[in-house]
Amino acid sequence: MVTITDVAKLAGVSPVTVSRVVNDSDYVSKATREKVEHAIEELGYVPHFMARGLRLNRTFTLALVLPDITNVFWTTVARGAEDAAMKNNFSILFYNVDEDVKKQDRVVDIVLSQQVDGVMIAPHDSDIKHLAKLQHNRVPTVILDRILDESQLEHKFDFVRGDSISGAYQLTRHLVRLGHKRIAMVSGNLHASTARDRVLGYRMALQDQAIPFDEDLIVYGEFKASAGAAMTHQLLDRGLTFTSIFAANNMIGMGVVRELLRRNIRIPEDMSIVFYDDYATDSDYFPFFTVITQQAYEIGYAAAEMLFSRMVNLDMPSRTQILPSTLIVRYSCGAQIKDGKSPLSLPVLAPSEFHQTTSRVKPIEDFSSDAGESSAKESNQ
Amino acid sequence: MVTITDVAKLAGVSPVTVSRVVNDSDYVSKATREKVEHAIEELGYVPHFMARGLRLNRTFTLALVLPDITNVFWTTVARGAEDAAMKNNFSILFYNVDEDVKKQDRVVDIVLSQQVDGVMIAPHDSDIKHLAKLQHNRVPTVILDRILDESQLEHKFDFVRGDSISGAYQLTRHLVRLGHKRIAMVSGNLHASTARDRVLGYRMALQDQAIPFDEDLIVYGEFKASAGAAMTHQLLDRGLTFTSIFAANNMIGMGVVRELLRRNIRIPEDMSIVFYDDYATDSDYFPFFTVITQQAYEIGYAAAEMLFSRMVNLDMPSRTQILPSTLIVRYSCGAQIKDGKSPLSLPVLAPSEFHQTTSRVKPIEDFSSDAGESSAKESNQ
DNA sequence: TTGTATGCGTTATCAC
DNA sequence: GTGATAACGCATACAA
Repeated sequence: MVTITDVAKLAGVSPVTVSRVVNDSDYVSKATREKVEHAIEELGYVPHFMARGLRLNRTFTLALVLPDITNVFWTTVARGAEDAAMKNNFSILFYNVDEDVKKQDRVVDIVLSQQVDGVMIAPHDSDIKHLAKLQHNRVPTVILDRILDESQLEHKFDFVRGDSISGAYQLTRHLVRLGHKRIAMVSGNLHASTARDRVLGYRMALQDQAIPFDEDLIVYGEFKASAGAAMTHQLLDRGLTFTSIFAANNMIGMGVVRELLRRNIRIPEDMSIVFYDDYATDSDYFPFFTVITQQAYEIGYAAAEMLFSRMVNLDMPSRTQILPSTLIVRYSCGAQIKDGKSPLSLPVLAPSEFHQTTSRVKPIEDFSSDAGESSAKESNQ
Repeated sequence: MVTITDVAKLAGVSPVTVSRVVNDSDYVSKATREKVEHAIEELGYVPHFMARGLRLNRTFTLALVLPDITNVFWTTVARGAEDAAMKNNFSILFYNVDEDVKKQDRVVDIVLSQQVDGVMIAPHDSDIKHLAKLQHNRVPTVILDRILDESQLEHKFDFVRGDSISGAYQLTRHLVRLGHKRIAMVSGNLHASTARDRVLGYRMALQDQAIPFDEDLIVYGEFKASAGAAMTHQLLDRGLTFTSIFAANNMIGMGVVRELLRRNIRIPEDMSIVFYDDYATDSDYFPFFTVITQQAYEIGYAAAEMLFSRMVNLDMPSRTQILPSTLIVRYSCGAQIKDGKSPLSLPVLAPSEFHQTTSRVKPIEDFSSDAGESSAKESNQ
C-alpha cells in the first residue's frame, strides 16, 4: 500500500507537508503543492481513513441499525440517510436486527467498536440498558421511528419519527367516513411504540366518531407478512362481523391480503383494507391500496443531519423531529364502489387454483447461459 | 474512551495480557483471565476496531456498492450480503451510485480510503479503469449482477450474478406459448450487461420459436419507473401492433403499468405484461405480475462468501457463480383469460379520474400528535 | 505465563 | 512555508 511517506519521498518533501496538501490545511506554497499533487497522482495514493481516524478520533462513518432493510419503508429511510451522509462525505454502516434484542445488543457492541461518529437506530423497546451504552460512550445517537421510555436514562436521545397516532387517526377516520363501523385492526408487536401509537390513534378516531371500541377486533403480532396472514386467520376465525381491516404496517398488510385471497374474500367488495406505510417504493406507479405514507426518505435524511449537528455540539438539548404522514386514497376501500367506479378487484380463486396459478416453472436446462465467458463456473449456492 | 491500558491498570496486568484475553490468543492463566474479564466488564471496554485494524491491516468491513437500495432486488441482495457478513463478524458499508459513473468513481476512492477487506459492486460498464484501482490495491472484489469486459485488465474479477439470458429466454418463451407473436420490450440502459443479455435472451427465444424479430418493438432507457413510463409512451406512439410487453426490470415494469393505466389499456385484457425481477419482497403475498425472479438473497450471500474465501487466498483463479432464475406465472398475461378464469384486472380510469382517486389528503391539523412528550419539536425537513 | 519494545499511517504541536 | 517529534490504541516479536 502506498502511504503518505511514499508520496513525501517522491515529492521530495516531508510527510507533514503531504498531509497539509491532502487536507487543504495551513499554508503550502503553490510550487510544493503541485509537486505533491503530482506525486499523489503518480502513485495513486489514497488517504488511510483508519490511521487518520485513530489520530483524529473520528471515522467519518455513521451506523444505521434497522429492523430489516427488506421492508421498503426502511429501504427508503436508508436511502435518505445515505444521501445525507454522502453529502457530508460520510459513509454508512448498516445492520439488520430483525426486532431481535439479542442481535441488537450485539450490533450495539460492534457499532461501539467501530467507533462510528453517530448512530441511527430503530430500537427494540426492551433494550434501554444496552442503548445507554451509546450514551455512556458519548456517541451521538438518533432514535428512528419510535419512542422510548427514557425515565431510566441519564441523558435524553434525539428522535426522528413519523406521527403514528395522527396517521392511524386519519386512516381510521377515512374508513369511518366511508361508512365503516366495524373496523378490525391487525396490529404489530407492542414492544414497538409505533404499534401502540397506531392502536391509540385508531381508538381515538373511533371515539371521536362515537363508534364503540371492540377489543376482540384487534390482533397482535410481528411486523411481518407471515404474521399478518396468521393474525388475519386468527381474526377471521373469531366469527365476528367487520367490514374493513387496518393493517399496522405494509408487511402485515401483505399478509392480510394473502389470507383474504386464500379465503375467497374479495377486496374491496367483501372487505376494505388500509395499510400503515406504503408497500412499494413508487407505489403510485401501481396504485391499489389506500395507505398512510410516511416521509421515509426525509426521516432518514433528517436523522443523519441531526447527527451532524449533534457532533458539533454534544451538549445541546435533545431534540425530537416529527414528520407528518399523508393519506393516499386508492382502491382498497369501499368508497369507489358506491360511486360506481371500476375498482381494482383482487382475483377470487379457490385455494387449489391459487397455488396452481402462481406456479414456479423450472429454469430451462437445454440452454447454455454463459455466452462468451471462459472463466471457471460454479453452480453451488 | 476506555482503552486496553485502562483495563490493564484496573486488572493489575499489562496491556498485552488484556489483548491476549480479548483475542483468545496465547496462553493466559485462568486467574488473570478472570481478573481481566472482570475489569473489562466493569469499565465497559470495547476494542477499538480502527486501532486494531491499523495494526492488523484489516477492517472487518465489506463495501456494498449498489445502483439504488430502493429497488427490492438490491434490497434483498443487501440483506443476503449482510447476513453472510454478520455471520463472519464483518460489517457492511453501503453506497448508492445510481448508475452514475461519477458517483461510482468517487465511491471507489472512498472505499479504498476506508481500507475495506472486500468490495461487492454492481458496476457501471464504462468505468473499467477506475475499477482497476481496486485490483491495483489488491482489494478482493466481487462484481455483482453484471458482466464486464475484462480485456483491458491485468487481473480478472470474481463474479456472482443471475442468468439474464436464460431468464429472458424463459420469459419470452412463456409469452410465445400463450400465443403472443408481437412482444414489445422495454429495455434498460445498454451500459449494463443485464440489459444487453435480456435483449439477447428475448431474441433467442423469438428465433427458436420462429417469430420474426422487429427492432422497432424495443425501446431503451434507464432502469427506473419514470423511464419505464416514458419509454412505454414512446413505444405506444409508434403506432405498432403488439399484444404484450417485456419489462427489463421491476422498476421499468412499474412505469409500464403506469403508462398503460394512464391510457386506459387494461392488463391483461388489452395487454399482457411480464417483468424481469420481482417487484416486492414477498410478492407471493400480493400476487399479480408474471415475473422472472432471481435468487437475490443468495446472490448477496454468495458474493460475501466469495470475498471471504478470496481473502484467504488472494491468488486463486477468478471465479464466476451464476444463479438460476425462476419463472413465476401469475395473472398479468393472457393465459388466464383463455381459461375463463377471473384474472386480476387493473382499473380502467380516465386520466382525470386517476389523479382524482389517488389524491393525497392533507394531514389533520386539529390534532396534537405529541402525546406525552415535552421535548423540543421541530418541523423543518 | 507475562511483560517490554516497536510500529501500523496519520496529524497536532511546536520549532525553525 | 516547512520539518521533526510524538501520540492515537492495539498486537506482534522477542525477552524474561
